[in-house]
Amino acid sequence: MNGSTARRVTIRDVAERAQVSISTVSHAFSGSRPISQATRDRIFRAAAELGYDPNPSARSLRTGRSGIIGLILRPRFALCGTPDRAETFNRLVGSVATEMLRRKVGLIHVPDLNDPSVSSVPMDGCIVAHPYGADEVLAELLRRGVPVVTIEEDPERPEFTWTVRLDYTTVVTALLDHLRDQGAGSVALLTGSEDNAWNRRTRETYLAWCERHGHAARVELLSEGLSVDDAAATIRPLLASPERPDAVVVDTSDFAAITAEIATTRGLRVPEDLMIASLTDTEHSRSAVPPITAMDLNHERLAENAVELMLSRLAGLETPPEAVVIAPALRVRPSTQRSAG
Amino acid sequence: MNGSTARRVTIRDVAERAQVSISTVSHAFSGSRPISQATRDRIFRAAAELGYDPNPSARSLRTGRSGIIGLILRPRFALCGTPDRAETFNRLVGSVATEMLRRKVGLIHVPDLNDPSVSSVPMDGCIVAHPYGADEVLAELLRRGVPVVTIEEDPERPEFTWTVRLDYTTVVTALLDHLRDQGAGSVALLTGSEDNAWNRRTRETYLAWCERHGHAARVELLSEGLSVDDAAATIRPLLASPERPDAVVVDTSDFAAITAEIATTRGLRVPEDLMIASLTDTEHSRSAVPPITAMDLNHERLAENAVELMLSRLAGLETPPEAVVIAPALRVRPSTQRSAG
DNA sequence: CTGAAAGCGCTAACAC
DNA sequence: GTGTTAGCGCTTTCAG
Repeated sequence: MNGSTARRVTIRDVAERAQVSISTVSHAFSGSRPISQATRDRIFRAAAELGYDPNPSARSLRTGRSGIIGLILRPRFALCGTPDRAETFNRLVGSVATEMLRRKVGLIHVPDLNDPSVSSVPMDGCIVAHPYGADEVLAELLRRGVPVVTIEEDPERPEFTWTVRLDYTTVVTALLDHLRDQGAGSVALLTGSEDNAWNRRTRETYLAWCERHGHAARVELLSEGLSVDDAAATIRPLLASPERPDAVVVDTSDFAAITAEIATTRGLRVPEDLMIASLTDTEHSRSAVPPITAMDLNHERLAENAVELMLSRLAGLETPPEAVVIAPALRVRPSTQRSAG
Repeated sequence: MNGSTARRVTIRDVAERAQVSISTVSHAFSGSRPISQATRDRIFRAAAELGYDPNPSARSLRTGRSGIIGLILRPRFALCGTPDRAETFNRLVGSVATEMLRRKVGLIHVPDLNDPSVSSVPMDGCIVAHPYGADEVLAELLRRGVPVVTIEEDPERPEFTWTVRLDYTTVVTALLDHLRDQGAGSVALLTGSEDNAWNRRTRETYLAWCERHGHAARVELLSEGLSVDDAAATIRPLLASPERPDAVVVDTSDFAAITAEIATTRGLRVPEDLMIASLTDTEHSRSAVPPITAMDLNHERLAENAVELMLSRLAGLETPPEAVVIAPALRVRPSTQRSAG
């Protein structure tokens, strides 16, 4: 019943059964040359009877293409991380998978590019999500000549335009302006430790904004790898200090939610005494009390555009002059709305 | 700079440069036979200098293994569906991907098994999630001799034990008992249209429970493919009817949330006049007003166990006598808590 | 319209 | 400890 001992059926078996040569079988399947109706029928019948399905490795070896696109998610805290990171990971992976399935292209999660003990995977191209500055995996792929498209740019590779990137400047500026409109006197930034576009661009934008407005910048590090408790330990003194800011922008949504909790515990009202915003939008920000204003990275559109770009690239599109730019969305919620509005 | 015209470097190039035969290079990489230190050094240096990386298709063709595991998610509404379906899809895909990455095995999303225009993928085994009754994709994979593990059983294949399944009976019974404890007089079930274990088992359990308690069963169909508006159109008459139930179990969380909304609009208090529970747990159930009691399918543990089972299977484990059983979790929330407790 | 045959890059006998 | 060689199953010239 279980055909575990049965040899796989090959093109040769089909040829034999249909009384033709293997090349005819091959052409019948690929349609790459005219075959008489009678022959073609015999071949398809034989194939169906035998349950033939072509060996993808043999085909790839021969043609040099696999029809499969790889996906590498760079942030090291994406796995085994906190709930915020898991949700973000799921959403990006899910979005890319959805888009690939819709287009009927194989998607493969690349396990570990540089571990020689891990078998490498046959891919025609690779999407690298959220690369670091001077990302080494990206560099290795380029060195190997793999066609790459990145989701967010490697900040050290501005010349690499096979990229879908986010326009952080506009959104973060809008957020800071919004906080000021709502009466924020001093805005602190709790930024992540990962050296990627997300952290770099948002921090740069914050610093530029501070300078433009003669606002004293206050940046604290809050690593994405911290546990919620550790994060709390960093946040508490900030809120206890006499020079406590009256608005904080926290990198990840779960730490933002913790901030709201801590504030409430200390008797600080949100948003009246402390406004809180986060640079990632997940259930933590949406269902915090009060709900927290957040920047949504728009993974679905990032994924769509990255897949589209990759397919164009594989189809022969020339190197584009500029990266594709996507706007993150700013979701304004009660945590930053002092006035009704 | 971009090596797009450069020929890929093969084992032959490395052999030539290191002044050894290609088999020696092969063995040096696989470690499958002793190589003198000097030779091995020369080989690795040559490989590094040339930037050699082995061709996975050639290797798979030769060895018959690819080191890649496939994933097929069966529910047709998993894609392009409503938010509940998207979140569920993301969570399952994310969980499987996370687990595979942790184990450093390649994971591939299989695009479309039966579309001949889609190139088939090299996989050593395949995980099929949420198969239908007498699932045809599952059947096709088995016919091809692909080692399969399913997440949830195909209800028409009780003999197939390479499965991680959910113990719905216990949890759904507990839910119904809970509703009765909270004073439910009549409980209706709004069940999905997909013919899979989730819908079958939960419905069976409901019917058995009704019979056991002399409770008039009331089952309505609410297809997972419905838009939220269409679902609302099905739900409204139910709540308007004079024989309106005072508790409903709704298959998906977003439709449960809609039910809560409709009830509130009609002046029904939840849970006092109407208790609501759902058989899927997502943000919709958690952040509905009031929060909705839900069964959590525990995708993370399903994924973990399925991957584990697949790796054991590929490592030669004998056919297990029984499926692995996981408990879904019952998350009791205010939507079904009339008394404080 | 069809067949013969080379060879994609690698592994694993089998020799020495 | 190392080399030679026969394929894995397929696509694709090149001949007819």
